[in-house]
Amino acid sequence: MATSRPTLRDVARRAGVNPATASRALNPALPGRIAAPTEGRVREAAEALGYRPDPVARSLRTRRSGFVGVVVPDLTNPVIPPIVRGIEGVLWTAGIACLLADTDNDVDREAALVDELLARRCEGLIVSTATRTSGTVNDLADGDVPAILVTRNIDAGSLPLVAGDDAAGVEAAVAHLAELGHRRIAHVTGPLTLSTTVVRRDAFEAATDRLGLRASRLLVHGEAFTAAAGHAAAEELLGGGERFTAIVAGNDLIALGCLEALADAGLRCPEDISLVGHNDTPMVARLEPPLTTVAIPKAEIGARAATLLLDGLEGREVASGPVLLPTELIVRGSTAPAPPRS
Amino acid sequence: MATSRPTLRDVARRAGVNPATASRALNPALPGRIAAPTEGRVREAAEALGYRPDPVARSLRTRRSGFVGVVVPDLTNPVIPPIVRGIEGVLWTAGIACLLADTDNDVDREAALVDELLARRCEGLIVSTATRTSGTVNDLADGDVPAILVTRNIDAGSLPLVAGDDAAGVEAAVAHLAELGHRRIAHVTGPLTLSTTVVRRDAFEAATDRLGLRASRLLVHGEAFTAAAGHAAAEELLGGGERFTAIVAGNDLIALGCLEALADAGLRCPEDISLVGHNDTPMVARLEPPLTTVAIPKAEIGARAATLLLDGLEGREVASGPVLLPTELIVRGSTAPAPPRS
DNA sequence: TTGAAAGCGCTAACAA
DNA sequence: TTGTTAGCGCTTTCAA
Repeated sequence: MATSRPTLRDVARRAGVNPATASRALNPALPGRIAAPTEGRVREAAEALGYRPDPVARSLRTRRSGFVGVVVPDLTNPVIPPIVRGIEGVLWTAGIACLLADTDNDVDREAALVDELLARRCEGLIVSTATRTSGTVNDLADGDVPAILVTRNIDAGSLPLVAGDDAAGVEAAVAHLAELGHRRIAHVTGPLTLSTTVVRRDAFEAATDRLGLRASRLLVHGEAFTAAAGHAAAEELLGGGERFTAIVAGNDLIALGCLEALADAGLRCPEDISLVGHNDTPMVARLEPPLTTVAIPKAEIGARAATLLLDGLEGREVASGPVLLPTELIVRGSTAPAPPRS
Repeated sequence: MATSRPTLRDVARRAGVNPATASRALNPALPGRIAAPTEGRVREAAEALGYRPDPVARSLRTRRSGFVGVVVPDLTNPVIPPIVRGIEGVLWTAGIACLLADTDNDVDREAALVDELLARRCEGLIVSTATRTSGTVNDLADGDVPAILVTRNIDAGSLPLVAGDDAAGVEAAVAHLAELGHRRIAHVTGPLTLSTTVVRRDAFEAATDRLGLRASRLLVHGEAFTAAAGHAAAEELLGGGERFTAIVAGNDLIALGCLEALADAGLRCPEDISLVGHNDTPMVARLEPPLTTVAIPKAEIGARAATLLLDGLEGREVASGPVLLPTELIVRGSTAPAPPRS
């Protein structure tokens, strides 16, 4: 049975001072200089009792808390953990704890968790939203807690965003395929509820347009950023009867599902169909075939978002335009010259 | 500028009652039945004002909080997110929010984060510890907050644990290899600071002993549960000059590193060396070769831990012995008959 | 430089 | 059934 923690009162009593004095002694930032010997006595008493300030009481009084909330849509999407890592590294170094919440791509859960975090006086929020139309997230722009978006934007676009330059990545992917002689390139998107899907799709359409390769029948949507959704969408594409020799997938998970669907249909990758993923998620380099993919700088995205948040926390102005970090097309084994038209 | 939230006082004033009455009206569990019309007026007022109770103030008063803390060692280890998912599913259904903390396998960070969570009055804790000797975690057994361990145990063993039956899995792996004719089987462990490493290693030694295949020179340790550590350890093994035809890896990440090291050394898997992983992490089925591995029921481990925690939260006795859920050897392409002795 | 008093928003104990 | 009072542990006036 843990006996209850000592309070500031206990410390003050032991040091023979008023609780307010003890508070000031322990918290040098507070107004009212404290005499060195007094401070010494208080610190000693605190040490002796193993005093730890109660953050709940402190929060109630000060309306601050010393932690920031990080809200993510899906921990099992392998692109997320490395981003979180980037965030945590910067914030931990700055002496700030992160509490994470996973929304499972569910707007209600997102609303509840953001509310929970806010109600607990988190001092800042880094959010990768469940959908681009999230009202909860949009309202953050008017709140009094700094908030930064990562990877996924909202339509209103009123909050700072840090993401990879996906459009450039997709353009590079399409250019790469075109150079390999592909003329019929399909796109299997992620869910339309996400800004990443829209950005990548628009970039895909712009790039294919520019090269005169646009074919609207070769655009199919995945229901989610999962292999299962990619599988289903690829089946739809294959069943559509439209010929194609390459797929640009909405992300690596979708690509994985496409790979399965191709195998199911007796098609080889890359001999029959080339495939490009997005994100360069851990392990895709070791798939069979190794996946060509658009790498986004995951840790840097997280770190940059955390740095921006730190600016906000310290009252500095946060540049509000989106920060797009460079992406890179990593060419591996899943793309090859287009097969000769048989 | 968000104007500050309405307080219970505001609600009470609007409903023409005392704050305490308003509190009781909004919180049916509290003692003191409330007259229906009063309750109606209060609810109406709360609704009209958009009142949301302040969890910080409530926590200060009640020493409860309505959330539980989940502490994980490494979000980028792919075995972790599915477990967290299992936890969240059960808890969310029970109306309890989870706040996650990632310790990066660092005991200091673990201590700080557990303390943070506890200080914020989290009502329960599910922990996958950074090391099996964590004092912070061990102390949880004497605390007044129920705590459940997942996957990783501590030496003291004084807390309930939910994990896969790794020993049975490793035994099955060794038996499988022996049946394939392997006589010289190596083991590349994870870091010795983790209980999972110890359990798997002991099971490996017991199994090889039983079959008369024990060879202590074929045991090497990885520094961490990462591909890089697996790579380094496998190189050490290969450099040791001891002949072997199979490797049982401490987990899938270690196995991935082994695979790379084998390829670097010009050895083929499974033709020259068979390889078994552990955990059946997402995507290992699509590696080249597809990885034979011991599957642990990740979501169930999480769900079961959450269920046990719920027992603890509701004051029921929590069975204290470890709960070991069944594992299964999934045979894929990375294991094959031992090559003939040349 | 320090102490006294008040109060953050809520709920528990006690009275009415 | 409801109101009154007090207090969770801290920090912040204000006064000394």
